[in-house]
Amino acid sequence: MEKYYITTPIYYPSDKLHIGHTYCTVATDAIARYKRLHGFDVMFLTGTDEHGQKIESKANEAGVTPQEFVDKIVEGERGVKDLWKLMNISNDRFIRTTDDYHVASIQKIFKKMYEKGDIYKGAYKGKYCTPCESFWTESQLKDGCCPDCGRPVVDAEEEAYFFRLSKYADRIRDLLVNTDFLQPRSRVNEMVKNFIDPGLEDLCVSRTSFTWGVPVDFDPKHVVYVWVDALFNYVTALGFMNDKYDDFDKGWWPGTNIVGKEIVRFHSIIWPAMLMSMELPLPKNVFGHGWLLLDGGKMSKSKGNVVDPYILAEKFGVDALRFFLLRTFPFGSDGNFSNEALINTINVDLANDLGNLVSRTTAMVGKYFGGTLPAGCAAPVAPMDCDADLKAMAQKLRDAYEANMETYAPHTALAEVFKVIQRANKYIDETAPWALAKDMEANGARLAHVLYNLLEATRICAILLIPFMPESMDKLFAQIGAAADIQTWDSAAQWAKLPETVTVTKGENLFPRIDAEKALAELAEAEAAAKKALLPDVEIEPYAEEKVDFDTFCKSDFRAVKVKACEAVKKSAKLLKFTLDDGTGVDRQILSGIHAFYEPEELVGKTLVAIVNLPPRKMMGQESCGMLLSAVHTEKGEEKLNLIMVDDKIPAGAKLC
RNA sequence: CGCGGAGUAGAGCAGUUGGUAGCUCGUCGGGCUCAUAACCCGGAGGCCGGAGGUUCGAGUCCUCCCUCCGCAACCA
Repeated sequence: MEKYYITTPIYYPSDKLHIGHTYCTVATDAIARYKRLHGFDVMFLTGTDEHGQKIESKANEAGVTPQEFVDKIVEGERGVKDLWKLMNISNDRFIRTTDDYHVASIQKIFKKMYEKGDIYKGAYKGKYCTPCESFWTESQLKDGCCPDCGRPVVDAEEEAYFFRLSKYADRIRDLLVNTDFLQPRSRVNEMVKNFIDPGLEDLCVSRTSFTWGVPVDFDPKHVVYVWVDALFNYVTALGFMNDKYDDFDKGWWPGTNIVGKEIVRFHSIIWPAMLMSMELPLPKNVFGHGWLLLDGGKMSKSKGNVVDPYILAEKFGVDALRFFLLRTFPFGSDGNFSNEALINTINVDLANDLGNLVSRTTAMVGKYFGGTLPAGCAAPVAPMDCDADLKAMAQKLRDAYEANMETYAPHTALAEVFKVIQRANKYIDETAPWALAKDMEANGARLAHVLYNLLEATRICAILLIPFMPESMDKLFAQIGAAADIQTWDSAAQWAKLPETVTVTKGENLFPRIDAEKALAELAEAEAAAKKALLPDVEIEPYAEEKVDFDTFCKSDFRAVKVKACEAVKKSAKLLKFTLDDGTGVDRQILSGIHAFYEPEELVGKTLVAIVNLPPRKMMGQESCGMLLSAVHTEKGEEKLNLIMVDDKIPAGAKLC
């Protein structure tokens, strides 16, 4: 069997993954599943890129070690691995750049390039901001000052290792311009004009400013630049320069790297250059896909418009989400994501066209033939043009689909499939089975043939949809009675594979229609809740800038008071009326707007603190003489309040000072 | 003049090597009733961002301009 190796990028687990990562992984998964269906021996790799300064500082902020930090995001609940499991991703392997074998391999690779002379020790010259302890390049500066803090920078240099990228510039140019290494073709111009034409400079491949990375084993104060560490995952995961696996030697490399457009530069210039240095074969292809945009702009944490794949998958189903992502957006270009588009695609393609086709076909086989078609139904009976048309379209479908899948155009491949599904729906109209059914004696054979054709067209489409919606297609095959041996790639180009006396089962709706208005409202709610979860756990009021003098402070008369009685004020949602013992022998009445936080009965007998020399004030027609003190803060964006309750052994009227 | 992408019916998008402008949704009208109020047919709706140019002929090639987005820091 021919080997086929395909990878996603390894994702950077500095945060939870979002719909964009899901898009990339789902697309790669569909291609991997397509190749398996097609008879290839497939190896599908994904993973996480866990080193680097950003993760180190994020971990510091969270008060955990970098390893603990990434462990939680990768292995933890609703983490990276959970997400891929939910999305039904069929990866054979998952690499983490913190895996021991990978780290050891990177050290060997780095050393080998060093010994060869392609990595050399030099000085990194740049602008240094002393307070921020950060290096910046000339172009990063803002008005000649540090872009972070705005303070002046100084010339500085730092010992660092460099990779002789310049040495490979000509070969890289040739690779990009004269081969189809980088796809889609439109990305080539961008790379050549932006990076190769201005001249490739040697690349700084070590850092000393932080420690969370692969140490350079022969010079341990340096860590390997994360991109060197990250890019070689594609071969270390096969066992290159390690003993964990031996698939590299078994011929799994080279493979295909699917990447996002923002990292095309690293994959089309630095990656092949380093492979050239290591004298390894280059990837067969690097494909740079587009981004999902929101409202025409990119999604980002800072804009707060990140779409959570968990919410969508749980609400609409994993297969529906997978399908939507690949059906709607041309893989090579950017696409506008919206919940409306998602619901629309589900309703139109999956519910109305495909789901309904299966539903009406199986229903008719059940209604007119008790669920089992009669022998002989595969042979033409009273043929019409539309019979041949449907059959021809279905038989040609696999080739058109294949051509598009091979050129990374899943959206077009799916469009081809849906043309046939629409043709089948039209076929029902043209043949009018319900009319045939009125005279079974005369037309029963024709009717059986029509329904058989429908099942066949459906079967062929379903095979080609397996890579996109594996679970749903299993259910579909069960409903139309297609066994495993006629769910194959070969059988997708062959008509009349379904047994004539097939028994169908009208099961659950494969793709229920979605009430768009209701779903959108619920989504908005879920997204609001998710946003809320991101809010800080506890927020406190900012501290007052202004000073208060001691005399002013002393004018406030704070006293311990005991609650003799407490009741809600009629017609008021918030107010509680307190009857208090303030030690004077005369009851004091105070109103306080805290009913949202306390029920009156739980406060009776408590010892509280009140300021008693505020001027009396009327609320809801009742007089309030003073104010009870509370501590307030904000939790998850919600205001919280706690009355100050003090030790009950403090007598009523005791002054606080 | 840093680089790239995009500007095509109300919305979202296709338009390969230049030859009478298409798809989905929406909208209007009709048909059907097997089916998930689904399906099928038809109509309306676009001086293809603007201006020039090449050509017998340009959405498609060339030049200039306008608008939007992205990249130039480790955001798929």
